[in-house]
Amino acid sequence: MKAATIYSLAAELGISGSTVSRAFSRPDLVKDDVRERILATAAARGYAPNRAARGLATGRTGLIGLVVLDITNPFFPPLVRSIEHAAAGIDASVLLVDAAAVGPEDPGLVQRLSPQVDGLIVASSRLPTADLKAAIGATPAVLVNRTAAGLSSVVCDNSEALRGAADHLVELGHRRLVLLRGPAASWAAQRRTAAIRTWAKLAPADVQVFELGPFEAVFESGRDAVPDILESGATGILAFDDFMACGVIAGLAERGIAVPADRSIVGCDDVLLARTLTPPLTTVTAPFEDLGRHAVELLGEVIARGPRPANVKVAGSLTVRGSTAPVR
Amino acid sequence: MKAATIYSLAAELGISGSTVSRAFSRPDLVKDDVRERILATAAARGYAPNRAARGLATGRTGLIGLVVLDITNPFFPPLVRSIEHAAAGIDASVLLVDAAAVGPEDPGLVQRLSPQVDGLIVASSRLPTADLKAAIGATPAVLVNRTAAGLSSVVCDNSEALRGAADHLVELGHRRLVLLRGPAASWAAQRRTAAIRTWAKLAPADVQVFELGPFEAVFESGRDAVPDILESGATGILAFDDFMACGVIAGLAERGIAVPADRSIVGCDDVLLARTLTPPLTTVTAPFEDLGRHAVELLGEVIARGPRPANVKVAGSLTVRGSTAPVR
DNA sequence: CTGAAAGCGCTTACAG
DNA sequence: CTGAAAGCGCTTACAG
Repeated sequence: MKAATIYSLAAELGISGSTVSRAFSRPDLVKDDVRERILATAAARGYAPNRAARGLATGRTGLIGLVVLDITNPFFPPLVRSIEHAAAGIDASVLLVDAAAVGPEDPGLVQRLSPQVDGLIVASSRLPTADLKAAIGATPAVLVNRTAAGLSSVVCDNSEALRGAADHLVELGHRRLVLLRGPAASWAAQRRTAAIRTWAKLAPADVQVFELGPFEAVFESGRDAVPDILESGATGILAFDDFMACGVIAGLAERGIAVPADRSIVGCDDVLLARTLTPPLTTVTAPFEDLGRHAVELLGEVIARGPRPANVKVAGSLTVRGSTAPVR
Repeated sequence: MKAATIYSLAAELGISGSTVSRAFSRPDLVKDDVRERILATAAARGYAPNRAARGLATGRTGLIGLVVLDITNPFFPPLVRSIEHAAAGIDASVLLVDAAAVGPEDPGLVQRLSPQVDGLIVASSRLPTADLKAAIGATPAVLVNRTAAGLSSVVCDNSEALRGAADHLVELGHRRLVLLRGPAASWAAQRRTAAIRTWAKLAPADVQVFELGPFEAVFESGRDAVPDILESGATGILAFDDFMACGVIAGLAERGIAVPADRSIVGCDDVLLARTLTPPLTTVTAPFEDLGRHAVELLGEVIARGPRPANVKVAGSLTVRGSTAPVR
């Protein structure tokens, strides 16, 4: 049995294909009882409008391309979920592209994706701005977790929470802090470093802040940094993200140094890992739900009204758990 | 400037649209020098075939629908990556659906997805078989991590590795083992339980195996199971997955009980978590790459040749790390 | 190897 | 509120 079309339904109901089409695309334009009959027999025949045909006629695909830096980094799955959730709200589906799977810095990726989608959400790209903009071209797009002049973006501003984290360590009696910096090409890493530097300038005179890095945002970076951390004499550690914090805890444990008894550490992002760690990690919680929701909203505006770059900022918040304690 | 089409290119080159079309869809049918001229000006004009139009003409979307149980469960991201990688190899893109985001057991989800894609990969579904088959209907599909009569599937057989894990514990001197069972509706959980039961029947006479559960496959299940684990007197613990193992370690730590000094534990799947844990987890490593590759391969066959249910099985392997040690 | 033409299944101005 | 018709941009039998 062939699949139903607007015409097979129209013939069955003795009406025109136009009307059947309208019952789905502009239901308000169809008389109530007609619309109901159409919908009823459509349901009976298992009919749904053919997406390709609709796409060809309207120039819309109903697809949002979502490019994430590395899907295996636990930061992204909650973001993917919230974007998908928001996309469903505007009747769009998500075409996921894991950039790391194709080569982390491949601009061709975005170019291949563009013609298939109505718009693009690009999360945590580390491409140089010029390359990124060239790759996106005229496709409606919004950036997540990074900005670029002329493009809409939604970012998580952790500056205040991060300064709160530093204050928290100082209140616990820590006087020597060390910051483990994230990847040089990461927008978030730059911001986080800047936030801590700003804080350091206004910190109590007896507080010292060291810096280590930049590091790749992986577990191993944290573990490998442990000798330098120990040498710095710092007792309070601010890691670029939860992953690195986790590595530091592991590296300290290997040397018989306990967290939070001997060292305090705070992460950033609050990925699943942070809660399942022993001890659970004090960290800066990212509002994944808001990030995703705003990204889709913004993208909807860019698609509908063209590129009027908007920049929305949501804020992370400090979540104190078990990896920080009074210095002893 | 309007986007280029086969006709705009054809006009520019003084040839027919058919030939331009063939240069992309059936390049072997076009004379070499003509094809090269077409491809060259296409590149110059930034032309790529319109997917919707192609889809309408061919009945193919070039899209694979991938339904995962819960994208925030670290089991899935590596699977998503490998599927995406394999899909790229057959020039398909991946439409990701996070089932948990819409309601874990929503059969309507698959139905809405079906018309948009050429085929479906459904990972770790917990729908009753009848519902699952009804939801999939006539859409080409392959199941991952579960089987169902009449449907193609690729599963990871951990039976042997799990028995190896039990042997490993026994060799370390453990005589009382406890199995933390996974969710009742999970195919994988049923298989893992069966594997251990089989092993238990042939185990040395002085070895005892207890069972706890079924549990949800989350961190909290593991932690909450700790009192019962302690009461069982078991020193060797086999957790349904890494997540639960991680919870057990946390729960034991809260009570001052150390792993692996006081208890040995083995997980299953070898998600990222397993490696970043302190101590790193002894676990059964899942071959994510193979799972994804076979899933896409099988799906390609179902799409091309119709449903001839095939069942491929890949095997997990025991990876011994720091969470198991001689009983003391 | 190439071209003219029909057809894929919708949407949407236009006319009524 | 409804219908007839054109058009979206491809693919592909068919004819040459």
